[in-house]
Amino acid sequence: MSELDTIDLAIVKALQANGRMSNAELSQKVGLSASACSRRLDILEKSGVISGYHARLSNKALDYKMMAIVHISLSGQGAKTLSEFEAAVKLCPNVLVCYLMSGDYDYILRVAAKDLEDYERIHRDWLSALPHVVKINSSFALREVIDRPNVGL
Amino acid sequence: MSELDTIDLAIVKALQANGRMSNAELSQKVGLSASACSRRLDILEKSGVISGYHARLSNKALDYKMMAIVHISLSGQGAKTLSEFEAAVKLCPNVLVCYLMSGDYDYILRVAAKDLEDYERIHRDWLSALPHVVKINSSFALREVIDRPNVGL
DNA sequence: GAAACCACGCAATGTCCTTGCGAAGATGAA
DNA sequence: TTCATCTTCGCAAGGACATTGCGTGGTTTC
Repeated sequence: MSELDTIDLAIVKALQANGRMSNAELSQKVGLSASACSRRLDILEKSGVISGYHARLSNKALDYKMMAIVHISLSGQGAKTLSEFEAAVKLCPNVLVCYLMSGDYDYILRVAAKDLEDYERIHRDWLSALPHVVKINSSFALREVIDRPNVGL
Repeated sequence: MSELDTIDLAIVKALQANGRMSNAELSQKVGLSASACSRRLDILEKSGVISGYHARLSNKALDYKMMAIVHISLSGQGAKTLSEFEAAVKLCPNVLVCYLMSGDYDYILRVAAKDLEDYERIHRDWLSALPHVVKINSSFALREVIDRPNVGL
């Protein structure tokens, strides 16, 4: 992708707010004809600027009331150690986010659970079973203040 | 919403993977007629199980190459202190996630930045300016291992 | 057992999406 | 400057899609 102009940004911004907006509404909002808008969107998708669309589910409605932040330290930082850990953590459906980090610990995870009992199960069956882990530190979110899908443009 | 049956779950799951899927494709995927599928989706949206749809932007394409995890401690935990901090942090567009936490620190933030210089600006102009902050600890993500929008169903 | 209820499929209608086409403006070389 | 080329636009048409009303069948309730 060469560069995003004002209209591209408007398209991206609108679909960030409402990813299921019709092309007709979108084109009107950004001040283009439907055909021109459709073609631009096609380019934005194919070039990877927009990498997908996702329904946002209410965690409450789905009974996921707990969010845990987990700091994990491994026994080493060799490439094999890291890749084995990562392959394993990817299999756990409750892990929403996992980053390899600089600093005091190796990985940080964001884990969704239905309740404390559910988290205990996840901790026992998944987190404790991850390879090369030497330390797990779980903190629980008391309240969600912000949860944006993307950076505000 | 009373309860989600198998078909509702299939709808939600499909739209989680592709939020812009047409109703025609969706109905075929879950084994319903288009009309029945449209009516179910309408209920799922109005009842709040699906709270929205969002385009997923490639941070790389938008030049957000850095992700920071920031732990913040406040000078106190009074209601006024917390709400003033939260009102201020909500204004920073680079903060993707903010949780009030139990444990060693008060808040955890996930902050997107274009590069180190950009992060330095965010830290100076936004984070340091947040009220009641006594300690800021920034760690940087070396690699994204997982970033799911929702719990895997 | 009858009535009420619920979710379904079918069909129709109005809307929407996409593609081809020609025009307008920008860019660059002779 | 002038001409060729390239890009992006709007319009129009054809096919796909979404939604609504309606009738049916199965289930619950009294």
